[in-house]
Amino acid sequence: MLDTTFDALPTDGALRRHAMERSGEGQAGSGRADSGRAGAVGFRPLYRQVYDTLLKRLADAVWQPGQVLPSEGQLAAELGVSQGTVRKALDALTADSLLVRRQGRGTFVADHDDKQSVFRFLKLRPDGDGTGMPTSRVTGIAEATASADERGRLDLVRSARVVRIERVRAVDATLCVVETISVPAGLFPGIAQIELPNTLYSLYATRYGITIATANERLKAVAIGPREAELLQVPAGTPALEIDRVAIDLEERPVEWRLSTCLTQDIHYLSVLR
Amino acid sequence: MLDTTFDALPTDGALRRHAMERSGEGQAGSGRADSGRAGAVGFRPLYRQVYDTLLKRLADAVWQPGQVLPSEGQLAAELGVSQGTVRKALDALTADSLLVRRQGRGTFVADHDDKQSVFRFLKLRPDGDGTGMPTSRVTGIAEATASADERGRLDLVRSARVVRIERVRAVDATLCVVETISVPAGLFPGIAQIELPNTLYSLYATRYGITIATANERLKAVAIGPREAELLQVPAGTPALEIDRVAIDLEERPVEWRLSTCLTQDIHYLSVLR
DNA sequence: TAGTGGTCTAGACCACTCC
DNA sequence: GAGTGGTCTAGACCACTAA
Repeated sequence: MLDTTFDALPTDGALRRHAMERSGEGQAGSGRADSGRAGAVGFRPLYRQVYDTLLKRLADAVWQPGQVLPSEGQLAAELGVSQGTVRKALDALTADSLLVRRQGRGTFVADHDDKQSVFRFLKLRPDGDGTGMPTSRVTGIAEATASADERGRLDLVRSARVVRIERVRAVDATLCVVETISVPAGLFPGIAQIELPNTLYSLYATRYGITIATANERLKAVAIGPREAELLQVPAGTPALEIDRVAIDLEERPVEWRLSTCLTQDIHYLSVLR
Repeated sequence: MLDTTFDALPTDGALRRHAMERSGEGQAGSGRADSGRAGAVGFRPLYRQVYDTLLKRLADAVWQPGQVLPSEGQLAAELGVSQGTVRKALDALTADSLLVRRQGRGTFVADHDDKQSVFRFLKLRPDGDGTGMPTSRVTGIAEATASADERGRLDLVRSARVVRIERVRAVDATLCVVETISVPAGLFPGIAQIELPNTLYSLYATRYGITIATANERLKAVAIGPREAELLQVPAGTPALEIDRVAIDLEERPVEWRLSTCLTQDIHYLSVLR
């Protein structure tokens, strides 16, 4: 069914799970390949399969960030489902921040680089007014064998190699963050030799085809260490906010570990609970 | 239209905005009362009006937490719209955590007291395993004239009265939080005389008809003050996570200010970014 | 077995954008 | 005016729950 490759216009009914099995003619072709409706096992709705199909194409970078997708009608015809079903899948992908829909224009691949998306994974905001736009300066970059922490966070084997990036960041020109970023060297070949942009996640997407889908952050209050104190020019022991982030990609792999130490004299971490 | 009171079965077509105006017969009755479709002003979809109508009923506590709503079909008939439109409104309310839908059973008003909802506004988790269930002990409660901070957070006038609650909390039996909660005295009459439950928000809902819809939290790392240090039995100056929360109700009023000071030796604040 | 929410379809029309 | 996403409807059937 939807798990297989697609012809331009598959045989009518190839995906009509409910409709076909109704009259007992549902066994033709790949009629009940993957959803296992016959037994008591999980039922997978059609729009979910469309979702997974489109997700895979996004993961495989079939469409680039910022690019427009085919229209709802075209996708529906190609996949052999109704427009409403495609719409439900597209809406879900939009809710997951992977697509952006614009009435009258089309459906686009979300771009980590645009103004709105910068703050999707950056929750540090200035206390006062200010835009909160971040800047960065790399203070060190090196490849090494993964530490125990890195292996645990990134789900790596014992001898795996990682690239470590240390940088300091400012919010509205106020220097306040030092962070160490670890990524598996195998996933990001040559990253140690590149001029790194301010928004790493757009680099991951465009150069390495790795799209960050979610990130889990664990926050603690700590006394700042000597290295961070020196870089941020404050006394060692100053209270600081430590953000321990693991970023997950579309294939649900942990692909980046980031440990940020933040001074919160003039900024705060914003969390909106719904 | 939907802004007025409802008859059991309103005149057919009362809400058919698109359908009626199509053939030029759309002026009958309250045909274009509130959406102003004629001009260039905002277009309000039907399901949005249904959403607002149901939201108002929830705010007015027409249905109590945990209670079941009428079925989709009944609501559709009552409001004079299609079942699909009602469904879209119900889905949106569910996405906003105000309703819970259970296939085969019905649609229920979300209950702040049940197991899942406890953690909607509590992001502190144990570092290790543990369930993270919180407990509380009130250490002080008093009514007073609102301070400048309280007036700012709760949008109060100069002479307004507030009730302040101080309590300590434990996560998995580890004492780690002291918090000061301020609420407008006028909104919560008699709250200073009640035995306070562990989950305050269910009390707000059931006793005062105030449903918390969202909360904005600002996090900082601070050196713990003497009062908090004494209550938590740690040295003054220990780094602590300070959570400054303003809770907003269904009518978008700020109704509670809560300042929590948390020791993060054995717990962390969990933030999931999507 | 009846009733509920969940899925899927088909078709019409509306709002918006761009040529 | 053509093309896109957005809304709304009507009706069928599926999955789940409880009596």
